[in-house]
Amino acid sequence: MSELKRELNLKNYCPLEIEEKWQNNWESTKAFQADPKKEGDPFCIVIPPPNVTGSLHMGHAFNTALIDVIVRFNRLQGKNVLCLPGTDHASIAVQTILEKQLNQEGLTKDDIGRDEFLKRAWEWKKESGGKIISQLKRMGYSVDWTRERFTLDEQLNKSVVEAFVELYKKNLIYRGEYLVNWCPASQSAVSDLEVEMKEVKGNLWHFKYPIISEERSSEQEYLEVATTRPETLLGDTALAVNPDDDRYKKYIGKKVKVPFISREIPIIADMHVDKDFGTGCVKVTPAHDPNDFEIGKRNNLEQINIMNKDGTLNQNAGKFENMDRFEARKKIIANLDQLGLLTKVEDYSHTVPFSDRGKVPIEPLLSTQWFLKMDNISAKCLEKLEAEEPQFIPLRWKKVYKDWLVKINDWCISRQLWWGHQIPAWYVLEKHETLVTQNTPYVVAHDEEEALRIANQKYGLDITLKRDKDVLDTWFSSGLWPFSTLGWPNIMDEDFQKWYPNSLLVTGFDIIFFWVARMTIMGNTFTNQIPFSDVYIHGLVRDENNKKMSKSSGNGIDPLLLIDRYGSDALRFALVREVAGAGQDIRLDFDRKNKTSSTVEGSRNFANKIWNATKFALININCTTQLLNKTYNYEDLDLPNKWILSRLNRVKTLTNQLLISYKLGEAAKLLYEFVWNDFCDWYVEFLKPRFNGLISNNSEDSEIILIKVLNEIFIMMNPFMPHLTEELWHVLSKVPDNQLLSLQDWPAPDEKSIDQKLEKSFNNFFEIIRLIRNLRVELGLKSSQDASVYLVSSDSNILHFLEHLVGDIKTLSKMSEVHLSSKENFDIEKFSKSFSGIVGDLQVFIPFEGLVNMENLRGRIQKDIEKINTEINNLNKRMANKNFIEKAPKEVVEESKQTLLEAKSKLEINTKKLDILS
RNA sequence: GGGCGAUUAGCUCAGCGGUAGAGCGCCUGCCUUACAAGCAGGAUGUCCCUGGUUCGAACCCUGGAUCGCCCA
Repeated sequence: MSELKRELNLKNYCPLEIEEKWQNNWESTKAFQADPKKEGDPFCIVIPPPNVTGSLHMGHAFNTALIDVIVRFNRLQGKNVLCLPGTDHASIAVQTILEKQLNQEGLTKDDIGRDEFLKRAWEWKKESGGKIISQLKRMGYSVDWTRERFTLDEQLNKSVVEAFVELYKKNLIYRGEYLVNWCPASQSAVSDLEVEMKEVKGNLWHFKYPIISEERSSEQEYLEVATTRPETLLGDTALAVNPDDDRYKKYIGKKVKVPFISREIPIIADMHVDKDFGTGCVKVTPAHDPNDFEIGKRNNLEQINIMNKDGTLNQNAGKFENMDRFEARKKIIANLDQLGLLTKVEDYSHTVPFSDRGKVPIEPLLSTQWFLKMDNISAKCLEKLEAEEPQFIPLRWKKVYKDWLVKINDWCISRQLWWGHQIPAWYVLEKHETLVTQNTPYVVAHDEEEALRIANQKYGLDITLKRDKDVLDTWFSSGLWPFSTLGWPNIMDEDFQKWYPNSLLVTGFDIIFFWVARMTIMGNTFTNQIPFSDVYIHGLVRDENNKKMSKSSGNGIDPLLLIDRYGSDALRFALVREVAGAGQDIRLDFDRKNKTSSTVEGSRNFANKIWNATKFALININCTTQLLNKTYNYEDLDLPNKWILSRLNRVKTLTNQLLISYKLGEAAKLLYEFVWNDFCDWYVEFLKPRFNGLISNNSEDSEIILIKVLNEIFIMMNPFMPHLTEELWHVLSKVPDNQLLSLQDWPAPDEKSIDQKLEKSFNNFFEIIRLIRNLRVELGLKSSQDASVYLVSSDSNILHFLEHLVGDIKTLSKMSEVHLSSKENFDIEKFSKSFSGIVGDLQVFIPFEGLVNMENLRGRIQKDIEKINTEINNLNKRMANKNFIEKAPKEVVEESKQTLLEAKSKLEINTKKLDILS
């Protein structure tokens, strides 16, 4: 009783209190701990591990909400569910953060050394990772915290090493000197995917190279080129022209002199030079441009590197040595001008590669890196895709995934960083050697011991080993996530046996290349299986101005801010409800000044609605588990009870179908409508007069139905609003805290109680109620004013149906008297002074005797008549169309006919109204 | 240059062959013992344009416009 009182005294729904309570309960009881030995079909999702770079943003909240709805739904369906959480070490991002911190202390990473640096990194991980985990917990995420993983955990590290060694053994990993995307800010190579092309307003500089002539006397000739990066001229090793270009044919084979460094370089012919771009003559810098690199290879050109790793020029740059690349550019232009070699400067918009992380222009740089050969292993994924492995939802993202697999390049997997998985390769040096060069032999092994054994066998005992300093691209370990987290490479691990392949991956479209494709490639290579059967792709969360939320533009919305204000259930429901199912972006409404969101507020109001509906039950009936378990005889139920059961079971069936096919937003909207409109607006209103004795019925039946329907609402809503429903389930039926709604069974829909005809009759009934309320308003009747209504129909079925609901008509439409009459018994003459309307085959009359504002009324009716007239015109046209009558389906023709008849009656009634009023 | 998506009420978006919908906002009236975080009622649309298919198009097909994203 005391608990009941507490609930009654609570005026409003206070989410924070109950959310904390249940989060603690779920965690302390390990409610969502998975057990491979448990019964039920396996269902497994590994969550996309957030980077330990600070805190969660709205995108994570969105992803979390979607995953948790699916996971909780499957758990309620009796599946053996594992939802595995974790975080990602995010090599380059975290290292950038730490180096910034060091900078502020006036230190560099080399000052403190690798060990100390890693110590700091782990401290950072502990702090940021902890924060992220606590944020995920506040979302009510039903993951198995006992299986939480981090990509640098010992077990995952083992997976990474095994994967690397295996790939190496299969000859899929190679090391070599190639042109890579160099990020001077982080001083590391990055992969093609981490490069963002940006349109930049720059210049096209034209300048000329003096041609070296054998004949002393002749006039000096020049060749002119146009370039956006003039500083690279210092690394030029040729000029190239198209072999078919008549302007330049005569120069092929001659030489020019590179300004400032006086190197003599040949003029060569190459098919790939575009005659029409710029001057038709290009400078070739094989060590600093991907196209030139290819030309260089075709023509056996020297590769001269002019740049240091930090973006300054090196000793090959002559007098420009140690100058920053952009500073050097300015100087070189000025100098060329002085020498009279600069011929033209054009404004020019072009795309420049930028480093995603470093936010500076990428420098193509020749360096020794590790690569993963992709063509073969991606081709195998393409084969699987033919059989819809994996299945993409929505389907259109399949194309994006496929395109990437088709035109894939080898993947540069080494990073010149410290934070990450150090590459398991050891260079073999002679005892006195210390320097590793491009040609130093190496061995790849699981550990140093094994490496030494291999090296000794191959190179003798008189050697030392030096481990490669570099770490692997973070996405290398992310690619293993679906199985490294389940114990791989130990394929006998119970988790791996039970839950691999995973059932589903849920992620944003922006990382299909980065992550999804790499997981399928890795998974297929190591387990010969695509790591998940379904991939559900969702969009991004955009801000109130339709801008993508990001840290750099500072328009992110902190999910915790909204959770504190509206509750986690409200935020979850708001995010899920916005999803269209097409993987579209969602826009989250947010008022930055007041820190409010009407979208989330609407969901909070919905939660409050459910809260209050439950309160209604608690006040009116003695809710107990016994009551919940009581049975009823369906045939004895009165119409509203039969109706709500029909609606409930229909909604349950639909919700099931929608959730199985990943239509989460549709399911959320359906439940919202059912709970608010059907249950609260109508069913609860039907119950009120039954509970307070105005309408007599077997009220225990109503009590049983009420508590059962509420319970099923809790279960259906549980995946969306887990805290609220968990709380109300316990409060309503006095369930002890050691049982959990989240672990109950989703009851199968009772198909027998779905009654289409009954639902149709009720829809008609609601129309009648609305019409009466409407007429009351039209007549200006106060709610306390007594009035009578006459319902007239020629259809005895309708009259018979309404007979059962006369009491309800009175209470719902506030009429003091309700009279039913067949059309033939109704003397319409006596009702000339009444307002009337029509619903289907039923006419409604309210005789008015009180005050009525005639003027307003006449205007309004006039307007109605116009509207009806156009409707009748349209329908008449249609009915006069021979083609329509002949070709359209019968029921459509019949329906139109019916509509026309109704419209005509409406017209008649309204015309009559005008008569009455004049 | 190639591909994808969007364009429907003031705003955010559903609907995807059979008489235009929801939430928020707006207007009117209500603190009616579940709920003012609410109840009842109301107003509002060349469904981007253009042809075509069809008895019938917001929906399917042609062509185009505008905005956004991805790839080169």
